[in-house]
Amino acid sequence: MSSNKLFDEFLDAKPIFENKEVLRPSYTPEYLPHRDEQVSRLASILVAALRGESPSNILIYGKTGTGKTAAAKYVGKELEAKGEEVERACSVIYINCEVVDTQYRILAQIAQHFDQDVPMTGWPTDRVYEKFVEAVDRRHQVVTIMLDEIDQMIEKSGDDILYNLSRVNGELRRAKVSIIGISNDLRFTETLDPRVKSSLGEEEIIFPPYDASQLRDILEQRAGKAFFDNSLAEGTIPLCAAKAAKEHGDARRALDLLRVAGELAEQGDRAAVVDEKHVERAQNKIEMNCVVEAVKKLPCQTQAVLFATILLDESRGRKLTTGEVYETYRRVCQHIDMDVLTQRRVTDLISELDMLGILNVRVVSKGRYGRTKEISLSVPRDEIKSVLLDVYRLEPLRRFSLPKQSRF
DNA sequence: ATTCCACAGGAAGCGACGGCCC
DNA sequence: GGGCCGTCGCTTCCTGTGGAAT
Repeated sequence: MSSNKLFDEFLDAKPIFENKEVLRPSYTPEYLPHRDEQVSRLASILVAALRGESPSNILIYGKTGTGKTAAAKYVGKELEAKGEEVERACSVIYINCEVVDTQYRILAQIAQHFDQDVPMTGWPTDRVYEKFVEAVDRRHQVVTIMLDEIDQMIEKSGDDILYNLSRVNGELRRAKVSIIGISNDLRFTETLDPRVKSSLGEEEIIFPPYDASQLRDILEQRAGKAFFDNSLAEGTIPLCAAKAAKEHGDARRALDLLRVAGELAEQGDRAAVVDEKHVERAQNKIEMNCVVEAVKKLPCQTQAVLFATILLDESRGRKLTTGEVYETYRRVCQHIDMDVLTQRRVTDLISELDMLGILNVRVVSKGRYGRTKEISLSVPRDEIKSVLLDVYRLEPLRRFSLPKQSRF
């Protein structure tokens, strides 16, 4: 094929996406459908900042994809803008605690926001704290600190940072600080110091999951900007919404589905419209990605068990038993020079794979022939096999095959 | 009705490891 | 820094069991 033809083919295809970024989780829309209540609640609390008072601290709860971060960022942006308008300095600092996950780094981040020079590492924490206080207190202002994924950080580094932040107002002469904590986990305050808990949770806002029709509205709103006119089939958005509603009303999932469906249509099929078939395929693709990630992260022994199951599945073509899997697992381990665990342990590993949805396991009785687990794969065999073969420890298994006598 | 297979899965305990407290 | 505790991954030992075969 000549090279000019090669490109022509793709160039001619009518693009579907006008602006794909709109469908990404990082995008903050200027209106959040079905979040008016939460947004105005936030605004009613934060308005204190515009009067130069410090707003109550807020805790925001909700599962992934319920619009917590988007709502908080949106209100934060509006607050800063309004502050400028009425000449009250309001700063909003957004920190994702999954990335910035220690007391030191959070304080350093805030200090840097106010142009203080703090190295990313090296200083004692109390010196960073002083810099932070100095930076914030340099002028009359209300500083709102948003700590996203706060539950993750508490798990890793404790609640000292929250304690320090919540009492910093006592040291400030000009400025005032308020905190917004955003959490996926409804019960994370249980582990907090009671003092921190009461000061942080002065106000609590809950973001419930979206239902299918709300998800539809969200998708409609974004799709208008993301896609060119008439590039979505009628059933596409409702299907994405319905699928995501089943998964705890996760808007991020709904947007992912729509985006991936669009990509499949545009690149794979070079179709003019995104239809329901693309959504189905998008769902498979997304799920497949999750499974691949899960398999890669499995402990080595569990991967070996899974590999043994795959090999047997290839050669038997029927449901397997614990004994068969264990025997094969032993051979696999010997081939890659790995410790062989006991059968007792391996049955537990098999059960774990079942719980992860990678295997299908049922306990059945074969009468005279004993009681065993009936094991089958619930993921695509060949894809997962090649994923496993890319794992360093399992690499030598590329040249491994079952001994003949066990083929029967 | 009894036997007996091929395991399931509970109990206890062991060693390694990390966090914490004095 | 050393003693203590909880947790994790694992082994050892064990009792229990559904139902085809007898």
